[in-house]
Amino acid sequence: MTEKTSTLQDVARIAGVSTATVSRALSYPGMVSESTRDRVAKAVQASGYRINRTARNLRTQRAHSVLVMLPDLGNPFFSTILEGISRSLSNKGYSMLIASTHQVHATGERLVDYLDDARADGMIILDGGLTADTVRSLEKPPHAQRILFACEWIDDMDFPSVRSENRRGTSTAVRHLHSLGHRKIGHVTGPQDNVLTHARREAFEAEVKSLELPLPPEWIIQGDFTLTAGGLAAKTWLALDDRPTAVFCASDLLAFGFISELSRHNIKVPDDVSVMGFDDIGLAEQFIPPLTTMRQDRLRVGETAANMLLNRLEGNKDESDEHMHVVPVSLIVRDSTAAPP
Amino acid sequence: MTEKTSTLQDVARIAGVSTATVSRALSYPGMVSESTRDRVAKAVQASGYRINRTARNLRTQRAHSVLVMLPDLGNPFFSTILEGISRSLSNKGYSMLIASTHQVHATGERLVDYLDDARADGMIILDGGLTADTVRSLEKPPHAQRILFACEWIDDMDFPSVRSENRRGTSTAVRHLHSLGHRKIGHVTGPQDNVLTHARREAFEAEVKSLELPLPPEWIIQGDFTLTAGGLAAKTWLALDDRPTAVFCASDLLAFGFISELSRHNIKVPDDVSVMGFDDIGLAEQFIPPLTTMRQDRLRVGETAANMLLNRLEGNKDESDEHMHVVPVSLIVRDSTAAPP
DNA sequence: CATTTCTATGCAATCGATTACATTATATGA
DNA sequence: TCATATAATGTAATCGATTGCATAGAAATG
Repeated sequence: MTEKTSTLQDVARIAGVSTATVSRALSYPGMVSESTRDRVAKAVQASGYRINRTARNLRTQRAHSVLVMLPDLGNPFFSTILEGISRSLSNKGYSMLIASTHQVHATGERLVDYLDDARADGMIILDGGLTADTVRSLEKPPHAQRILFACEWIDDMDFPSVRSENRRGTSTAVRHLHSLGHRKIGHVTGPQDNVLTHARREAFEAEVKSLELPLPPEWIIQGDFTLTAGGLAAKTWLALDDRPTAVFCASDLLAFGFISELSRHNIKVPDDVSVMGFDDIGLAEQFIPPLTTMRQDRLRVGETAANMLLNRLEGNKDESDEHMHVVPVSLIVRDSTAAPP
Repeated sequence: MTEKTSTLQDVARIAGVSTATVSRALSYPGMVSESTRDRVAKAVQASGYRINRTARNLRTQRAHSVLVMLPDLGNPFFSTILEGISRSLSNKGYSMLIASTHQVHATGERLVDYLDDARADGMIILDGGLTADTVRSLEKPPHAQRILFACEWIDDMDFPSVRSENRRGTSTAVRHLHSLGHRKIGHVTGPQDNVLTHARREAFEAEVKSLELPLPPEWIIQGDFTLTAGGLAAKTWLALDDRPTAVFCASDLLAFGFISELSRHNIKVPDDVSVMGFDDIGLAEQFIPPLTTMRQDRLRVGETAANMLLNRLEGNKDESDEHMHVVPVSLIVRDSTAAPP
């Protein structure tokens, strides 16, 4: 019935040493003699001592936790990234706090509060669409050093970041379609004002241009990363006089929605049109048809993000101190792409 | 350039009162006179004071945070529940810590450490499959009061819990199929040794029995909540001599996998066989065909879980103090079920 | 007017760790 | 052998809030 957990004092008393010695025995074993090390170890064992992290945090002025900020917790795209972040953090004894942008907004909290009130040492932001106000408060010196963007980022600001190879991924996708024989390639974009949308769209246009393919403006269809938008895009595609024979979607969900809607109209993928996604989420492999897509290594994005942030927080300049880390993407060819009809 | 955030002392100095008064002005405004309340408010404003939660937590012996324990962060099923939990917590000024069972296991941490080392005041566990060791450490008095299970639970133990109506949901599903005219109904289960698997399977058998339908053992196919298992189950179904005309799957993912595999074999849903899921995850509506399923209100499960736990932690006996809260599920009829061929 | 109650505030201890500095014991070197 | 460097430990301040107790002044009571 250990009603109250025991403290350093208890351990010190049992071991017959001072609290300072116990603290050192635990944190810097090399600083104490072997015999006291043993005695302390036994005392810890006997008392079931667990360090009180709150006390440690207060004294050391660290929270030993990192806040992860997402646009929307309900979106499954982020869960694997979280898994990666969580792994790296817990390896180094950090806890992971989670909050969502629109929730913070709703409760009137400011994002920097997490830093200012010592709840978190740093934060990983997965949302490039922060309000201008928020961004302004983040740029200021005491905060800027503690922030890292992952997946998304903010143009014209140089917060450190981890991202996938959006440009190379996009051009790889276009070249894949081209190599299958497609000469009329369309694109369904992400939401307006999103950095990923821009990056992929620009890369798409550049690659199409360099392959000297035609690109009438109506072959670029505005979407927003969701299933629903994919369905709408399919309707737009159906209404075209001159339809692309292949479509590169900016996300897998878009591609799913696109294909689903087409199948309602009895149009077959890949027989009638080839469709590609971006992300390689879990369902892509099981979808009908299994989806050709660009795989983002979300686990690695997460792990890298956490490691980079921790290195900065702990001032490990030695570790390869990049400002922007780009994680490779890879082409996963499945059955949703084929030669044009 | 607020290099260092200011403390209570700073505010006290500016306002010309003691730190005790400042603390009271902020926490119990009614205890101080109006004039000091104003002076303190101005001083807070002027200094940009933010409370240091670590210090407060140490003094008050609370962490003001709750740990949420999931089996696997990568599983999108949980994200909406997290959203719900997070909402309730942040409304009451708590932070949400996240960890996954298999990760805690991997790092050699014990689950109770989070409680013992004062990182969290309580925890919400979404994983009924904890190791016996873990459970044993959780039952002990100082911990048991701080734990709540959501979605899943552990049989024969009476931790407080929030769950969906698994039994009623299952019998509703079976009756839906029955009312369409099906008399041969099969079931694809969740993973072995899972409480939800048992609850739904038992309810399934009971309902089938009460409707006096046949149920040869091979109509119950072992699965595990995943897409892949759904595909395998479809193969099993295909190999049956006498096939059920309707199949109730224990999760939506199972149903997706099941339907996908069937369509590879040119078997149409719902024309050739009706298929139901359980959960109503985001994709269910967009799937082809849109999936008939039992909707779990995951947001509400999450919110309720957080509220119940907080009430217990804060000792609000007054609030309707149930031990087990059951959240209703609802039948969502879409296009994957129809009359038997 | 004297006494009691109430209100608003201050003083200082406290939560449980870490760590600068002081101190003692031991080893090293001349 | 004595001075000095080194190793091991202890003492006590510290992090930044909260809160029990004490107190001064105002208000209420007789």
